[in-house]
Amino acid sequence: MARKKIQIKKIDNVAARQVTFSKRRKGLFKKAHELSTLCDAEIALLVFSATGKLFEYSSTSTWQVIERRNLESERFDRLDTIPSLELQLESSTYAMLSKEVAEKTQELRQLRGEELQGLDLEELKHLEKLLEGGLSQVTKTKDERCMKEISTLKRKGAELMEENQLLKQQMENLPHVVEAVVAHQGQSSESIAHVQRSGDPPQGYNSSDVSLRLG
Amino acid sequence: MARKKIQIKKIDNVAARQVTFSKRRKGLFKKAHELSTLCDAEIALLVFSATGKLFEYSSTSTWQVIERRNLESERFDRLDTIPSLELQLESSTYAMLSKEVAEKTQELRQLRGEELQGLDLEELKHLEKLLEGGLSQVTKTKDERCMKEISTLKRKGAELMEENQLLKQQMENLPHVVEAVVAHQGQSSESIAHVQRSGDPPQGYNSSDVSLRLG
DNA sequence: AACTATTTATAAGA
DNA sequence: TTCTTATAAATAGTT
Repeated sequence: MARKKIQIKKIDNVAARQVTFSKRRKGLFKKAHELSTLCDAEIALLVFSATGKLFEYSSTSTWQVIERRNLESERFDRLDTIPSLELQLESSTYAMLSKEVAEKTQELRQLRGEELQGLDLEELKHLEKLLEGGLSQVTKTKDERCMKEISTLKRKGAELMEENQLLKQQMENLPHVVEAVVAHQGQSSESIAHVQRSGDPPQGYNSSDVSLRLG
Repeated sequence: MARKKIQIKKIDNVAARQVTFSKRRKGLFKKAHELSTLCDAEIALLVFSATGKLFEYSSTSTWQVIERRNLESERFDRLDTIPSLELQLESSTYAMLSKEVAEKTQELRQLRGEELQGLDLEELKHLEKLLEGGLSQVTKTKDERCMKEISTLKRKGAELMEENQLLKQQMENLPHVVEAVVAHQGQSSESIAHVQRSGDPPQGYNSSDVSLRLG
């Protein structure tokens, strides 16, 4: 629906098909989310790409929606038999698990700032505190990670500069070395290589206070 | 998306919500169908309206897509027996539920700022954005709730002051009323009470622009 | 990944 | 509800 109108049929070009898939999948998920929010609908959307990759969206939890559908569409005919203890236990585990999923889903939604209408002032204040705490931790961790990455890069840069300096010196010294070698006797190239390497810096060098300047 | 831009939040007006639900549901189903046709995707879309009615679309069959998802998300460790279809479904549901609980638990912990060591810089940035969004929504909702409570209290206070004024006036008038009653004839206290009440203000009075000052 | 000319979806009004 | 229409949003083809 843009530069040209297209026919709704399989796109032949594979690359174009993948691009369209990404774009439209994003659009579809957005629309699904909007519908669920605007109209208080419970939605599950499963999309398998042509390559077999699964993408899913759900307003609450995919499992919850599927279960609700199953309940909707099936009528248990276990009316005349007493379920075994095993089945009772299974169904209670099942009920517990599904309750847990529902609770956590709700909690996650509230942390994302959705579904707040049912909360009173005290609960909102508590939620705010929780989010402030989480945010400050996350920001702190992120900043630490950032600084660490920066200092690692600086160190590596400094090491590279150091190495470059040495290589340059060795390049300058090369004529003298060759001269000396020639003056004394013919020697193997292996030995020359050894001479060249003798000026390497000790490993483990660590100068994070040395600045790296690029460009 | 038309005459006006709307906010993506629950539509308060029930009729409008239902109209929007119908329109957007149709649009969403169309988009889902287009995606499946254009890009050869397998799609299942389940929508429960706020009133509990189920609408579903699927490019092939909803059941097929759901089953494919179940297979995708779990690795059966079938030992030496082939379980019945019923048990397969049960165990797959169980696995799904446990997985979902585990994922949500982890997500909640990360939103609380715990267990962040496994995340990279990008993930941390995403988490931070999410928390900022949630926090701003929660703070906004809390502040609205606060202001609403304040204005309700002001209104109630204004009403009480109004009532107090009337009562005071009636107190002042009391001697005259008694005088008048005495002047005409002896009457029952019940009738006097009736006279006193005759000056009450109409109920439902609403003057939120009247300020309340306490202390 | 961006951009933008078009097409499509849809909010409000009738 | 259904139709209309002005406007917002999505997106096909391009860069």
